[in-house]
Amino acid sequence: MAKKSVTFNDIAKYTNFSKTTISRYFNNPDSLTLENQQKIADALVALNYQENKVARILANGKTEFVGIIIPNLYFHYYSQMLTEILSSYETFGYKFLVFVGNDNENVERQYIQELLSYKIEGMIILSGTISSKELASYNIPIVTIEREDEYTCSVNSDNYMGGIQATSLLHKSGCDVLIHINSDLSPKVPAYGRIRGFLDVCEERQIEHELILKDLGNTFEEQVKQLSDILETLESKYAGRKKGIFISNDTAANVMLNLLIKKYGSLPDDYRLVGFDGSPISKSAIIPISTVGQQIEKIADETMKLLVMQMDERKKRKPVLLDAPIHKVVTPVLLRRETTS
Amino acid sequence: MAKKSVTFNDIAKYTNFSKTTISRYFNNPDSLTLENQQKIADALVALNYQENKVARILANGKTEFVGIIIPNLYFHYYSQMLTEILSSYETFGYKFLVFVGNDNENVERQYIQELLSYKIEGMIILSGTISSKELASYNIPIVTIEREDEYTCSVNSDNYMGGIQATSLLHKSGCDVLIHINSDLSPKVPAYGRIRGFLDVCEERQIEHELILKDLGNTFEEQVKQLSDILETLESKYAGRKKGIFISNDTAANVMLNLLIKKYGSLPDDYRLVGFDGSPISKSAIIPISTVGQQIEKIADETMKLLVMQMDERKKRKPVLLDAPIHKVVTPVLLRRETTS
DNA sequence: TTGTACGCGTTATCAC
DNA sequence: GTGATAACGCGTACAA
Repeated sequence: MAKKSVTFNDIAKYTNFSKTTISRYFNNPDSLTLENQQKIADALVALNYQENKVARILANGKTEFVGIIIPNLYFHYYSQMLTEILSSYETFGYKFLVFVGNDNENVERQYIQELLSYKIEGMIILSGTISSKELASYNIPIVTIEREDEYTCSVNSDNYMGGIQATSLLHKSGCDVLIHINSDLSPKVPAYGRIRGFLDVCEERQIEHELILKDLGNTFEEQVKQLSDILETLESKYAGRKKGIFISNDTAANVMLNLLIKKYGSLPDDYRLVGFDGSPISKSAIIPISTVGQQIEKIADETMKLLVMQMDERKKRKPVLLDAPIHKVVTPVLLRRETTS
Repeated sequence: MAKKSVTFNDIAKYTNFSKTTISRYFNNPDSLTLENQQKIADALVALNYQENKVARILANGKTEFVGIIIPNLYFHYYSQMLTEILSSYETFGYKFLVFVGNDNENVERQYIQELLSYKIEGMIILSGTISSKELASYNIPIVTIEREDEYTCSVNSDNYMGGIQATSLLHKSGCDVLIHINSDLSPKVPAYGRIRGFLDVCEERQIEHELILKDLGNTFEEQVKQLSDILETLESKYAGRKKGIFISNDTAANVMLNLLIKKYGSLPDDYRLVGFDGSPISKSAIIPISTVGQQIEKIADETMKLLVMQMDERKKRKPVLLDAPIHKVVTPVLLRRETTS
């Protein structure tokens, strides 16, 4: 606290107005004469006044803070989503307090407490460790993205549609056997829809298929190991067949692609590949990878709209709270590239 | 403002203590008897008390807020840096207000005003649009990372050393002509050191070399176009020679690698390649790319230490401000991989 | 060990 | 169109 800052009081003394008038200059300038507006404006520069929104918060209760808990920024999906959310400042004016959760439930719980203590007006949760039931119990506006969302408002990609698109594309590319590689997801998370989409298409069109549900690990090396093993199995099991592989994310799809190219020098004719997400890696891979592109900008936008709606409602004299959570769905976009042509 | 929240006053009434005692329970619990501590603790749960740090800020002036302005999160370098900075919450307890600048000077200036109005205790600036002179004039603790830093404290990679490492590696790999591709940087930005390092090694060892300073563009497609052109030129200009290419970032290095592989089926023996950054792409490329790895965790750590030091100083009764900015340098780590072997 | 009284910098309410 | 005064919730001398 080096030098104390200039306050409304100082400006009031300097201009011979009252604090009230100074406040009005900021919040309702039209109620002052143009002449007096100018006087105050001059005083502001003369004294080098610096707003203090903290004091304003205490006085009117509106922090314009939104808390974000995101699992990591390592995946392009998350960093891009965070970018889009932060950019909404231009539209809505909310400031963001960001925490990286690293999938630790108790740590994230502590983050939420910290956020609440700063009187955030709402929260955006991308991490999946804390149940939506518990989240809802905090009793503040919340939107979750792409995670279990039974008790919270949410915005998700239409994963089921994405699964259908990817699977259909592989089928249309002339594959006789389709393989879907994914983590062993709970049916409660939206991404499970990708598995359902895959299965529904295969069963409806009576396509031979295999579902490989397995955690590929968190490091590049683990992924290489796991996918090598899987590839080896597929090679012997489906020798001579045209194999269509639908992998649940582009990073893993790229690893698989590189394994194939290292082995055969190029993508063999009896392999077709589709990823998921639409990350930059899918485009910059040695052969551009077909993928299901998530509309991150749109998801972020819907998220903010849904959150702002709830936050606005709370500011009314008689807030009408939602009787049931709203779930929005954003359709992904199939990106056909060279691994399916 | 649905239901007003529980305050020290409510707890005081409930427990028959004064507000002061409740305050002390939080800030200096040892000054209460264990018995009374328990009484208050019980009241806290009974009333479901929720801290209000905003009020505390107004009373004691310490926000524990740090502002961050980062150009984007598209580059892995930035998102990783942000992750590491945010993670320092565990160590230092500072909360972060994050803005994405998108290289727009006036927008970033507006962000800074907003940050100041929330009484942030310090700022971390990764974007380079606003001069360090102007930043310094805000008169609050600042650390800049990897940008022009004449008037601000900063933490940077040892770019010069990185340039030397990359260039030497190419030379040791038996290349007769070395090429460095970079943007047309100002000598004031730390990254210019890479160019100096390249030139110094080449000149000292009398290696034939060429410097290509050119903006590669912001999209993948532009990069492909620019690098194709460059490659074509190099092909004819240095036909038959062993070319060592040092590219200023891994993303571009990966594009160049893919161009070469598409043309020749593999990395030709008369090409060697080194990138910069140590991004995931350098590892997951079709052929793992040698690169100069930036120690992002260490840079983030040094940044926070440097910032906390300044912020702590300001809290003293008689703060001694720095007479000159402190610049810290973190040595990068050469990662030898397959594009130089 | 505990309490009283006031300050932090705004906004809200009610007067004029 | 403008002003006086009381909140807002907590910290902190100073006093007891």
